[in-house]
Amino acid sequence: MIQSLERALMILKCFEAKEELGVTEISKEVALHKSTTFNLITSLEKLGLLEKTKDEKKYRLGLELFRLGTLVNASVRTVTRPYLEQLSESYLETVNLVKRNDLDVVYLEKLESPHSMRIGTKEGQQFPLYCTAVGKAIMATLDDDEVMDILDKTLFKQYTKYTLITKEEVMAQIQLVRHQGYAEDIQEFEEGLTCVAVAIRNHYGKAEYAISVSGPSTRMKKDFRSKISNTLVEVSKEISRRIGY
Amino acid sequence: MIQSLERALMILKCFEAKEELGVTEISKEVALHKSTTFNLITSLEKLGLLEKTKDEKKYRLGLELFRLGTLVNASVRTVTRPYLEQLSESYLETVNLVKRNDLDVVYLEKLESPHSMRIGTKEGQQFPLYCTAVGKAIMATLDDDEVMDILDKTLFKQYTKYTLITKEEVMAQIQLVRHQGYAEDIQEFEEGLTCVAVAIRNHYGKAEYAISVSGPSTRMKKDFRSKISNTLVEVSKEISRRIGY
DNA sequence: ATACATTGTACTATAATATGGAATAACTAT
DNA sequence: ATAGTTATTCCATATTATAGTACAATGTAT
Repeated sequence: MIQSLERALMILKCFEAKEELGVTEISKEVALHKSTTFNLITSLEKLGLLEKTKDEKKYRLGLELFRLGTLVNASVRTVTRPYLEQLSESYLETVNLVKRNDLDVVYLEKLESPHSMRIGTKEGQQFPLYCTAVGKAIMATLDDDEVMDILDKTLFKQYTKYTLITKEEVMAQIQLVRHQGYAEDIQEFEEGLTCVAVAIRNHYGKAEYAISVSGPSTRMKKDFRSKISNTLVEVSKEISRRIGY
Repeated sequence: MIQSLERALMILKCFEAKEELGVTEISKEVALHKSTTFNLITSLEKLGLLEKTKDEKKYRLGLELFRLGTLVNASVRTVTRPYLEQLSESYLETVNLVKRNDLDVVYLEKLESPHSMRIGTKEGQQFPLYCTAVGKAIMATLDDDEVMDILDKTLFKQYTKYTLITKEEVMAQIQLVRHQGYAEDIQEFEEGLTCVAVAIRNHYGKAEYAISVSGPSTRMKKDFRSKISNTLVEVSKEISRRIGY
């Protein structure tokens, strides 16, 4: 493991918590000598991964990082986009594309509902597999031992009174998802938020990605969810095919 | 300048051209020894900046890069977003937020027109200052010598028959933009594409950002553009204020 | 107005690190 | 079966990043 690279990334990650930081501030945060930190920061700036603020006193994340970020999984996102737009138009709720990241899912693409009642998540944010519809949809495509592996490593947290917080409960849900062909999250992660999801399978049958439709539980009644899940299953097949799996 | 960092970024940039690459392929591209490249790649993978493809044979950009990318200029994008949505609803054309990057502008945020006739640009792409409305809007807020600096370094290219390809022509346009308070690009960059833009000023009066409305020249007639520019000027003031300039 | 912190930045010797050579192992293609 | 790829490991060496010290430029408190 290249030390300076690891340290450089530690520095970049400091900006998750705060948008602008100075040299000393960063050096304390990453527990490195001020001059080492300064050296790393200067290099990061020359490379465009950091930039100085207009007053020259602090640093923030640079455009090069943004540009590289837009290239990540570009083809999957491009292929999926029109289907998400179609789903958004059909159901007028928020639609998402996520990718598994170890024990979590990361939101890759998101089209907000045109309704005023919005959902707070943004692209780049991540949430646990076990308490999201997308997460359960992805896990359902894996082998039982892989799922157990995940759940063994998972730190369960009772987000709402509906959150499943034991391996057994989640495992039972996974079975249901496999049977149904789609997953639901009815207020398991956030009170009043309901979500329907399907996995996008690769040619091993496993899923790295999933798509979902989410909205306030008041609108996401059973028959509406049923319509959505039917469409999602079809769309998932289409996307899987298009991605070349 | 930390060598391994510089080299690591060279490797990441290889993925601008191709989404998936192997070790040897990359080592040739960056002109480094295969084992050095391997070492760098392995570290990048452990850090989540690269990931192995499912078949374990190639590498692609990793989720960590995506996550960091979403944090770049987050506050500006968050503040601007609702205004862009409002503009999109009002005029039903594509709206953009860009940031200056040396001689170019980078698209930070983009809401596609609901019309079927779409514009090909995506977030993260960059285009020259001199032949875009957003670029001219930004330059118009700078001092004359700063603009000359930019134009001296610029390599002009005749994208269309309307493209301005001399410093003098562009300078004259800049004067017009300053007088009008907004900038236009009428098929200067792409045949049939017209764009109206205003700069977002910081508290030095200079602009790092700009917003624009763009659409097919057939729809972007003079009186329509005039309506748009009036709104843009107002919106720009609002955003500048909200950003805290 | 003066002294005291605290900031960012420059320089340098040293030790630790990344480097690239050589060699091997795992695949592909012929 | 064989040759030519590929990815990967190991290791000695020299280069490189490191952290200590020092300083200058701010900002803050007295």
